[in-house]
Amino acid sequence: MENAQDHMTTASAEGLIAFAGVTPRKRGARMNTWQSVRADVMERIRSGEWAPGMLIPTEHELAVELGCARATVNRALRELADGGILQRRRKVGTRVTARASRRARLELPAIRDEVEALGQTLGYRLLHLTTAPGPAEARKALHIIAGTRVVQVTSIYRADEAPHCFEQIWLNADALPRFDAATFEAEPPHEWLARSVPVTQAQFSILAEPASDGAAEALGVAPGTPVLTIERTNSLNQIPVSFARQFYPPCYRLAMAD
Amino acid sequence: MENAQDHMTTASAEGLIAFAGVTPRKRGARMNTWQSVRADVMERIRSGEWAPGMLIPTEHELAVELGCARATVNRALRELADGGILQRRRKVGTRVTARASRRARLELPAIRDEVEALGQTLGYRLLHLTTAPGPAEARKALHIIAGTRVVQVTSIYRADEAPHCFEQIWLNADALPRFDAATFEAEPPHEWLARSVPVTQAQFSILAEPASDGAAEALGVAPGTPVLTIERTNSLNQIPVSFARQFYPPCYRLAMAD
DNA sequence: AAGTGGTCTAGACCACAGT
DNA sequence: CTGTGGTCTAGACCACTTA
Repeated sequence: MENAQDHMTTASAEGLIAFAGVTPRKRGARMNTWQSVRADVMERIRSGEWAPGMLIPTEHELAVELGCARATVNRALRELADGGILQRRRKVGTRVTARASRRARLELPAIRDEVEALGQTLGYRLLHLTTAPGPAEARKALHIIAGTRVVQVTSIYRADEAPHCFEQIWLNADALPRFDAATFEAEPPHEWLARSVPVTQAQFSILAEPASDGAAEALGVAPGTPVLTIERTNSLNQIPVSFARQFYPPCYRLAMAD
Repeated sequence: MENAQDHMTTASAEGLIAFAGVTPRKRGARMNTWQSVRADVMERIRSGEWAPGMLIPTEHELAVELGCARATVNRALRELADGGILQRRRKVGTRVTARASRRARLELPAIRDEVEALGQTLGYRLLHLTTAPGPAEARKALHIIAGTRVVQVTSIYRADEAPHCFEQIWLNADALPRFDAATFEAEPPHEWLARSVPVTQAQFSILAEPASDGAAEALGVAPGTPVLTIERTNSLNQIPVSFARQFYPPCYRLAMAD
């Protein structure tokens, strides 16, 4: 017996029951963590004990059965519902999802992190900077009205000299700190943006497109080659401050699990 | 926009009757919910009070300042860290993320849900079923070894008669319940899969590709047209049971926010 | 050794939605 | 009405990391 009684402050009856039955804290024994509850639930789903579409026991029932607090069960079931494994409704209960839908967490890393995580060196070069208001898509994303100053920045990112990403970004100059061409010769727009303003909301869109002439040249592929496009709108306090289109060559993949 | 007296509840809890203090339910008053704490933190980040890269107060300090339990603060900060807004490390503290990275939740709905959510009618047709072991990619994803029975199912989904998605799926027949051609004439493979086995893990990959001849014909586009490809591997208890490639025409977008 | 986040608990009240 | 999930609280212990 190690630490004899650490629960003296709480009800001693609880402590006795714990010793006799559940043994909450043994050497290699399993504790009642929310992860263990989640694993237990997953196991019952996997084994078929709880089939797709079926109603599972209530939080209270599970807490009693597993000998843990309802809050712990709640945490576990909430995580599973977050991932689309379960569906929860008040008064009704918790159901095993019968659909093939999933909610996966997608990492949209900064390009620098993405490249350096592979042990490669990021190369960045500013290709073009102009005050053109941009295409209709960019104007719409930025809620541009007449007179708004918009700056378009075009640049290329390389991973160990190989083209990695071609980026066009439109910045709402009226809603951002001062910047000029020298700013983006020294630093990628998104890094400057992250340092300069606390972006509070981001929207993303992913699609497949044929490479434009400019993108094709920068990426070293033939015009019309399929490229993966990630559109990103950054907002600050409901006001869009930047709209970016990032183009990745065909070898690029966005991967995620569960 | 806020009025000056937010802390009446905590003040009265100390001075007046327990009833009024413990239940601060006033008409328009807001309680200390974890959402309100999250909003408060976001507001301070947005206002620049807490700049990117900066260390914010500890959970305990925030709990005291906001007059709520530390668990409530923890929930709020955990949600923000989940979204990539904050970074937390034990003993060090909580920092405002200075990078442009974000973690967004991507919904990969079942095709039926996706189409019907737009008020359209889903059309499904089985195009082809064969026992071919499939390309190297599929064999690798399914961990195929010699002798494993693999069935390839090719099908087309339509939304109100317009081609919506061309799908190729390879099924590990040795790890699944019995099925045959009639099974998938009646029901899309993923719906049958979701009904039949409790898929416990899914992996996704998103890329842009030129449409193959088969995909182009089914989708009604020219061969070589860029298509958005979503690859999905479903696993049951660590064993891959299906590998699917879904091809979407150029108009298709995956959208997400936050 | 000490400080910070991570989690568990037991109890309580509330919000919502079927009955 | 009743039952279910959603959340808050106060306290406690634990895990990890830095000093």
